[in-house]
Amino acid sequence: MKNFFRIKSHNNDLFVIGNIDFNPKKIFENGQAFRWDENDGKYTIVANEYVSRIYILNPSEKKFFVDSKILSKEDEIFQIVRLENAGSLYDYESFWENYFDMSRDYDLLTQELSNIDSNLLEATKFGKGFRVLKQDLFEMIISFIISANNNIKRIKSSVEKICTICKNEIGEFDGKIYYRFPTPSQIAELSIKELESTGIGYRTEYVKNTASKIANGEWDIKKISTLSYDDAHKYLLELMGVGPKVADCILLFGDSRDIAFPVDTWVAKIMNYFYLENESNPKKIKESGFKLFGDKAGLAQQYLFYYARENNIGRK
DNA sequence: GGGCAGGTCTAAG
DNA sequence: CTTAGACCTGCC
Repeated sequence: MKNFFRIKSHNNDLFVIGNIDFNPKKIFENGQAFRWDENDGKYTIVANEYVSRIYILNPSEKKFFVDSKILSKEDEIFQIVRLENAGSLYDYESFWENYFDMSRDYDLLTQELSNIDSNLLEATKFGKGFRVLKQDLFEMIISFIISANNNIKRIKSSVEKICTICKNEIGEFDGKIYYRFPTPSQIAELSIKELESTGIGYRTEYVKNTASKIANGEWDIKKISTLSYDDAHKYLLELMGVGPKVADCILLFGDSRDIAFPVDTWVAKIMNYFYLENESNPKKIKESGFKLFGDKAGLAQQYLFYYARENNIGRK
């Protein structure tokens, strides 16, 4: 088995090393995650009970590690800074390896997508460095309920406010305190007023209702990973605020379902631009996605989404 | 200052 | 089962 890149430690820093298919901008700015912040090319990320700052090393820093023979000269390297109170080093390393989907070879995956047609060749070339993050299922459910008919800036802001209100403190970094995502019962116990103060508007009822159903066991979140894709999708639709598109996002980012094919405005635009003729029915667009991309529909969707949005394909 | 944002809910045919 | 309309809110 080919050795893909891994996370290794040096002093208090972690390094993503190897033959890298890893671009923080493309990973975080495609709308799959909401708990991150960019500053001067450095991305501070919160996931589960961890906080990290990730960025591309500059050439002089790179030289240091080349000299110390950790890397060969051809390797590109990225750095993840390990914050204090981050838990044991082993847990920390393995957590981020899983989060960044390190065990998959994206060079190979994008090659396979490129073989499907020239559109995907172009889209995967454009999105090179993207990876599908593996995130917490409950966090994805709440975050993507909030995402409906919303914009990414406000989604990020609202999610952050919910975390701040619930106060599950992880630790302090650069003068800022970071909180982990709340539990279902914590959100269920928030008052209407508290939830509305996060700016989620009419989605307040959806978030509260869904969190309550999960907290009291009326809806079993553990079942999702045991169900087939179709059944898991159907089961998610029982939650208030979860429609077909949101359910697919939850399955793609929160349960590693590569087949999930979220049809949003951008995917609808680019599917019409590349493959269809004025098809507006999301269900039919999704069926075309399955037909064209098979079990890699979700991955294809991500590259197409990013390509469409960044290039403003099909703008009115 | 009206329109838009990674859609969903509801009511009605 | 498919299809209009309404919909919080904050930034462009």
